[in-house]
Amino acid sequence: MELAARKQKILTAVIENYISTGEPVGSKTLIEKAGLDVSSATVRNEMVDLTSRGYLVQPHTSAGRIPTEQGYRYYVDNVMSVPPVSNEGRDFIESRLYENADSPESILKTATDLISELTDCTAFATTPNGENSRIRKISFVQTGAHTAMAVLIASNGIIKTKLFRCEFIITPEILEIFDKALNELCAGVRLSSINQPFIQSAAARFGELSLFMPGVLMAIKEAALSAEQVSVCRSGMTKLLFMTQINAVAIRRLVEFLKNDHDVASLFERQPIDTTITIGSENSRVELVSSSLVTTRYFVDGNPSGVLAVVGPVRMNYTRTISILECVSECAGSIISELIEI
Amino acid sequence: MELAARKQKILTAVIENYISTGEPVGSKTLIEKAGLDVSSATVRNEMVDLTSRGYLVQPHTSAGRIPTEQGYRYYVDNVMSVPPVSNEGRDFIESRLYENADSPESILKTATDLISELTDCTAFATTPNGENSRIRKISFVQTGAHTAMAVLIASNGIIKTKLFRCEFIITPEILEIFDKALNELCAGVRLSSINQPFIQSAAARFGELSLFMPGVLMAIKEAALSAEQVSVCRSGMTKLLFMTQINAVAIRRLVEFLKNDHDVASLFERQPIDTTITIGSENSRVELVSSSLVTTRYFVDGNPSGVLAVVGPVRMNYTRTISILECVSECAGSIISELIEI
DNA sequence: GTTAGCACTCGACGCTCGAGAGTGCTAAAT
DNA sequence: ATTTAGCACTCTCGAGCGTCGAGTGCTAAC
Repeated sequence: MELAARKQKILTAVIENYISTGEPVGSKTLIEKAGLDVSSATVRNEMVDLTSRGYLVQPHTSAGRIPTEQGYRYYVDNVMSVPPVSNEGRDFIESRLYENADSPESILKTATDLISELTDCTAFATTPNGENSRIRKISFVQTGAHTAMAVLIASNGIIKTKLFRCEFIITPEILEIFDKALNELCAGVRLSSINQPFIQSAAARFGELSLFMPGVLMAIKEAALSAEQVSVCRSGMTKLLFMTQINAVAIRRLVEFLKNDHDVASLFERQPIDTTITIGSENSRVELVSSSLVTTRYFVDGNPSGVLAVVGPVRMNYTRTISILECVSECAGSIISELIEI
Repeated sequence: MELAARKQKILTAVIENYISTGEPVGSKTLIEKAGLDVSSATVRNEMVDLTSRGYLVQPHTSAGRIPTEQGYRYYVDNVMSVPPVSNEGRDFIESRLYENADSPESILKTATDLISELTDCTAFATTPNGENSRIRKISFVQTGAHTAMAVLIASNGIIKTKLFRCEFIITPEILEIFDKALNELCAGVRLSSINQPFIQSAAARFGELSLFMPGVLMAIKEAALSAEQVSVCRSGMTKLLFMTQINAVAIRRLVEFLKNDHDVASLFERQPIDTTITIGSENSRVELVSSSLVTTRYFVDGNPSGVLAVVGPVRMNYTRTISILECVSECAGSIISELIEI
């Protein structure tokens, strides 16, 4: 439902003031900040109405008003306009991402660092889902007399390296054999199929050669597993320190939840493609009921891929957060696409 | 200076009680806990003496005693005995480290996770110093039509991968040429020598071939730079939340300091080989004056290498911290040595 | 050197009270 | 019908104060 212009103006002013100061907003302050040309009594009458309709609350009788979740929701849906990041801002984000383009995962790590830094909230990223990915190629690099590195390239662009050790002396010829045998065996195979039975039947098939194989087969299995699993990057967890509006026990629970890769990944897995704002108790997870969550998906090769997300106080600066999140998402997506191009 | 047996017993009991409860310890509690066969008045007399000698303080007149830094120092130097980690504990640590042995850095990351988890403090690790390291080998793995991964192996065991992109289509032959040219150029060269002038003169030397080289040369330069620089792993930064004995501003400053790779690396760089305990204001950095720092070096191939460290409250459990830190250090050092064996 | 006894100190806790901020209501003005 | 001035009201916050209890230091006796 649309609010009358003046009510909306007052609601907006309360929200923007409360976001920046954290203090309940009174009628007098409001006249200054919203540039209203009426008396404080009129504003108070309007606020009574906004309160009875559920957009505002008073922490106590003699305090100003603060927005309810419904108030934020109205603001987010009907009022807020998200300005794009400035050109300098975008250049800054792009160059920081390019500097750290060692791998898709390092780009995502840098993305979370940037988002956390620029929004002053906690940022998250998930790697592309590897459920339906297949092995594109396996390569080997010798690193020592008894050690080598397996490099697994998956069809979703994820690249995993894994060191392994053999009892015998590794030679280029042996790596050549590994390369040939394993690419024949694994190329085009789903990551999820590279499990213990697969490895065992492979070992059986290689016959006497399999004596040389246990280390490398384990390495491939583990690399495939970690390429398949969604992994979670985090940055700015310590910012949760400063969420003084929540009590210490709730913060602790929140931190424990956000530290758990599995929980975070399964929460994000369900998020849609578009930027989504979930305010306070709109969150399904109890740990998040005093926080807001903003998520978006980055695109790799034109397809929606992993998630970038921000967790912060309900009174976070939504416009700023969204513009930064979307800018980082676009830049990171395009750099990753460029980097993993077939 | 050695204290009389009973004084030492009382001091020890105060410290161990205070470490576990965080409450000032009174004379009555002390009789129970220390198993002393004297009256509370006698204990009080002894405590007056320990206080006047600077080992204990009273937060206020009618409170029990808490240890001073000098008290902790005496305890650490003269009383404390560090029991080795149990066999099961060591097995647990070893298996967790082996599971995550993708690279030397992932072992160190896992080491900090373990230390933080087991000590309930914040844990740090630095990678081996690359100052005097040289390039042992450079390899290439094709990842796409226009992209490839450079793998740089340094003499200190550090392995860095870096993706790069070329405008032209990459073929195995081109990577072969890169491999030959760059190993000829770089093998045995100090990491610190791979700088912009080096790259430029290299490009000049390759003549017309150099047109194909900018991407790969940049990748090598950046890989060498990051292999040379000491990088810092952290775990359990959110535990700093619970250091309630310090005020919020000081915690914030501490967090800012500990988040800065350069500051942390240069602090640890100076640490000796042996396990070192630095209590409160013994720390040279102001940010650390309300915390204690425990550091040790892990050994790679028999040589002291990077640092493992714990930052926690002055009233941390030193014996437990040290035994865990040393156990993880030994395990991580030997696994890294195994993994990077030439 | 040790102990019982005792007066003393000081923080924690709870209570009251005044100041100040901001309200809701009423009645008059537009 | 809307807006406004005026005013009584409510509630938080902080200061000030007394009580309670833990734990002390001192003294005199053992």
